[in-house]
Amino acid sequence: MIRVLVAEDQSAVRAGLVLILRSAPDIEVVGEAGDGEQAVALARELRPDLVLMDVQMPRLDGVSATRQVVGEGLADVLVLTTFDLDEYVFGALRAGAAGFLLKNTDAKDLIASVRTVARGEGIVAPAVTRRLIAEFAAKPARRATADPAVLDSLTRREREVLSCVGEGLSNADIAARLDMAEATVKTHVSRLLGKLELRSRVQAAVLAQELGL
Amino acid sequence: MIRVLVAEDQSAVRAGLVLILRSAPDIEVVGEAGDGEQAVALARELRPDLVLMDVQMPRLDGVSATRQVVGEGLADVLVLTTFDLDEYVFGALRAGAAGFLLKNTDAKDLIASVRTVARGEGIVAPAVTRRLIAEFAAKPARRATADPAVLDSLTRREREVLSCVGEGLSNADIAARLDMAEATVKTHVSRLLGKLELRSRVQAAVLAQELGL
DNA sequence: CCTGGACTGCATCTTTCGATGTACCGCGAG
DNA sequence: CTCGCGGTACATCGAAAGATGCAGTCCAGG
Repeated sequence: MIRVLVAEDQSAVRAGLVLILRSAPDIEVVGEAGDGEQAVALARELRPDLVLMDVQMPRLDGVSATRQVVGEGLADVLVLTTFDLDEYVFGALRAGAAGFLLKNTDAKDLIASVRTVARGEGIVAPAVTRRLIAEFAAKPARRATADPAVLDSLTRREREVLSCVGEGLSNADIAARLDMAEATVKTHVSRLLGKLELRSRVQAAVLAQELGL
Repeated sequence: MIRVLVAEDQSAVRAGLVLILRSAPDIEVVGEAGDGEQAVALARELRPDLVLMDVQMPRLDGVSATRQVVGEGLADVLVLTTFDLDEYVFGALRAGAAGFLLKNTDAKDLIASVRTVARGEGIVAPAVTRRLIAEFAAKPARRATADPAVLDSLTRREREVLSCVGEGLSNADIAARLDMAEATVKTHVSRLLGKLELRSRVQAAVLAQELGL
């Protein structure tokens, strides 16, 4: 039995969703929320397998609520919205949603999608999949030079310093943040440059960028 | 009528796919290819609406063939494979595929997917959608600071220098590459730092990275 | 115990960077 | 014409970054 929490502010729409979900024998609607905060609270309390989350909601929007629910590991989230704005789609997916559907999805597909997400898989409405792919392809591929393995040769302190360098901080800035003498920062920079076979902090910064700091 | 080209090296599998597609009244299989090169050639000749492309193929692999077909704007490509390796998935999507399915997809879903892609939408097998979302979310969102518009305030020479800085080059390196005195490079660096409100070449390098050089 | 290695820390010295002042060229407005 | 302006170019000088040598700490093995 898949335990679902429905979060949607418009009660009529919410009732429709619940009706659809109840028609599936293997799905149980364990709770309903009328805003984002309530959704997060109920997710904490009820521990559903999945939250069906609307994007536009009062008090706490669906994207933020998704971030919290997923961040706390409470449940998978399937986001639902009327408008397939890039802002919603990408925001929801970055927030950790396992799926993204439009409200014009028919009952059969909605139920199938809930089952898919409950299986630990993902589902994205075809209408937005193209844009997701395009957005994905637009991002530069992780280069061979950006192999996270090279970080293994660095010590904890060196990694911390590298991270700061990646933010564009000066040695003095780093010294202040990590509470050490500027001279010490220079030592670490010098060492990590050597280990990574780089010739300046600029290259280190670029590398840090590619590695996502 | 959706005109489809099937590219798959194993003839038994290909026959199966063709059989499935022919069972749909609105789908017409206009050609079959046994390797990647043939797939590209037939796509040029037949101009199908969609190419159903296997990844593993002799002579030219499916990903490369996809890149060519999409690059020339010949048709949409729906990639099909047995193994959902990240390398295949991400490679195919970067190559411009409109969809990615696994071979365990049943006949009904395959036909539905073909129709979806033919409508100009996208489709990704649920089993890989999660990883696609995760990979997507892992990439840093385009920051507000990485607004290409800021480049407008720079002169041609300054942009060239910025690009070099982004590669991690020293002033001396840049002077050599752009054939000017090191002192001049410093001038340009100094100016662009001012215009972009940055405090060091390191930040400039990071910015250049975000802008894709 | 003590010894060697890995990590962290600081001080000194050279190189590089960046700010600043100045100069030349091309071009359009007055 | 000539004046002003934007782009490009170079030299000088104080401030940073980077290389190098060395000391203290912690820990694993002998």
